[in-house]
Amino acid sequence: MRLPDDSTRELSAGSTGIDLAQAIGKRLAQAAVATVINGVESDLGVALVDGAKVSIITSDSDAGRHVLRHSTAHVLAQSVVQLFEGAKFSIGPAIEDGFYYDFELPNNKTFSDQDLVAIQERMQKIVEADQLFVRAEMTTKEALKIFKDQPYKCEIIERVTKGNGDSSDALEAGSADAVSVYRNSESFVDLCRGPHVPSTGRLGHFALMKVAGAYWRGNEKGPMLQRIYGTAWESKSALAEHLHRLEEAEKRDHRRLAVEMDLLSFPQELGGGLAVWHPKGGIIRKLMEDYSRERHQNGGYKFVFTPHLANAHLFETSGHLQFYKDGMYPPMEMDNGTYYPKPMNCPMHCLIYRDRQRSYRELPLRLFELGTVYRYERAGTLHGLLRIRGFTQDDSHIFCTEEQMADEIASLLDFVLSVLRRFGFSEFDFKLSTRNAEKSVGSDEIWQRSTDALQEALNRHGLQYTVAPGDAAFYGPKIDIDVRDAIGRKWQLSTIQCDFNLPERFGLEYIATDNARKQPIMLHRALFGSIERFFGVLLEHYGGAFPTWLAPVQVRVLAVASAHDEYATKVVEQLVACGYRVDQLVADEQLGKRIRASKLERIPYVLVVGDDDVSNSTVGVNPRGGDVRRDVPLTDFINQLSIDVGQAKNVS
RNA sequence: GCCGGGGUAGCUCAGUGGCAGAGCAACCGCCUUGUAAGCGGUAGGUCGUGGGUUCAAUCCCCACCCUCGGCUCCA
Repeated sequence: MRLPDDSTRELSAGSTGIDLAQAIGKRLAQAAVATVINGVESDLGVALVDGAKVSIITSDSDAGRHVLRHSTAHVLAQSVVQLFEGAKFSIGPAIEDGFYYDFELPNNKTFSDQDLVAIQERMQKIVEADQLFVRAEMTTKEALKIFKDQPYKCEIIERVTKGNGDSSDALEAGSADAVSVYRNSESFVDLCRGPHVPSTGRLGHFALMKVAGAYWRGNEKGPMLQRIYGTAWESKSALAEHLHRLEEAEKRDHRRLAVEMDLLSFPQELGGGLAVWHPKGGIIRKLMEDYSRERHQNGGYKFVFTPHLANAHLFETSGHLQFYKDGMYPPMEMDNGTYYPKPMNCPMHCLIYRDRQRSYRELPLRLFELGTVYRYERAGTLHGLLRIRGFTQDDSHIFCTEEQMADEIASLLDFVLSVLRRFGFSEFDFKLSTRNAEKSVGSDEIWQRSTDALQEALNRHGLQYTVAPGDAAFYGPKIDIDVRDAIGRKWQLSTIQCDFNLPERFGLEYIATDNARKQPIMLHRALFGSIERFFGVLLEHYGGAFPTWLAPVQVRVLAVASAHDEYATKVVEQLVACGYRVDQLVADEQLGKRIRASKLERIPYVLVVGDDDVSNSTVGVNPRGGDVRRDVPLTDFINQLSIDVGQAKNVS
């Protein structure tokens, strides 16, 4: 056998992966869950071929956890089939952090939370029973016989063997040549490609998380199945850590923090997906907008403003009524026509462009607007600030010549990254979405040229990116930028899109150097995406502890006792005069209690002033996440504050 | 839109077919505090909205609104 480090090892004929692992070491054998033989993932019990390149998959690797999770999904299915007479099981893959399995219960029954408890207990029993995972390969006919009571399995088998299988089917069944199944007991067998752990005793560090409805094969028109989600790990501690991470993530849920910190709310009277901003959230939003405006001012953008409503004709011209009517708020019938709330700003920016003849000398023309739009997101999809019906885009449309496109995109990338960094993001993922031939307009050449321009811009910056074939908008290719937040989650924020559809539809032109009329390219781009969404992501990123430059209250001054309140007020006044957001809690309660309250508000600096400070013009500085310093001259503190705010660094 | 949970005081939540509850917050006193919860008191509710069943509904039923977890969707 050849091992991953290119060393070789002799084993007797017929040896398996587990034999190899044992030969290498006891601990490896304990951690082994599967093998890779000549690049193919296989069960540990599979006999190795002479001269094969073999590696062992251990349970603490991504591939190993994937095997654990997939195997645990089988245990879940067996448990459900045992507990619910007549249950049909469909698919049960491993997913990030866990697995799920989809079921159909007789008489449209559904699982309750109590059911989950019972199912989980039964699963533990199956684990204790240490059932073997026994692989068998068979013909379609045999498989159809085994699963004759399982219509979803039969559907998968038929699709795979007819060569119509997709990637999720392949995971379940294998290939057209041979259908594989794994048997755990007399009564339970599941269709599966594998590999699996040798026996259920290797599992056990799992938890069922939730039950949800899910469409069979993701088809909205198809039957709805009952999906059970679970998480599974290689050890008790890994499971505990995962559950702890979930708790931590929940603590920074922006919807919860928005309430706790009195930033904004979603009054029921307003209707779903519509928010009102409270003073504290409003300050932060204003700072974000001020910063955005300043950067656009310096970046050669022209500021424009457009109304929230438009005559239906506009959206007929733009094509939105044709393609996205369902996503628009319903029309208002007026005496002089039909009006819609705008779902996008671009058509209006096109009108500004078209208002008069344009020369190549004006291009690139960069129009910028913090434009509020309304989209009728389906009721079930709303999610706090992250999916909302009324929101404001930091929207810009850049009209340029084809020749300018590549440079413009390259400088846009710089602009985007520099703005995102200012808000504390440092890790980015780039995605290039290319044409979907069935759902797109425009010539091959223009698609090619604009895709090249995007690609060139990414390459020029030396950025790694993934290509998402067919993910482009119908009107042109795009680059989407995901950021990673403080706890490693990915959020899609910024987007840069090429558009040659709207210029066509609106008949946009410019007079070129040769006096010919030409059509400009339009670039759509948003850095925040939507202010609301970006704010929500920021809130989760910082866990509410906004950097000082964004914090609603930057400094709070506390007097040790009432006698010092007057001095505290003077300190407040001095800081306010320097332009900082400062307040004071008078000494009518215990100092400790006031400090605690201020800490819970995540105020960057709490200043405590007492006798010594009154006499020496000093303050005690209690910074968020840092150590208390006594007797700091007020002037020194102001210096420190100005550095902190100027550098936008987070004091946490 | 679909499947399943939920909506009770400002917040977090308990509870019952028969007078509506706690903690925190708020307000009022006392305490005058040196770095994360001092003590006492007061007030606060159409139990999401509308209909139905019942002698009686916050509780049971129906519809709608809002919300949460998913699915689908996301110009």
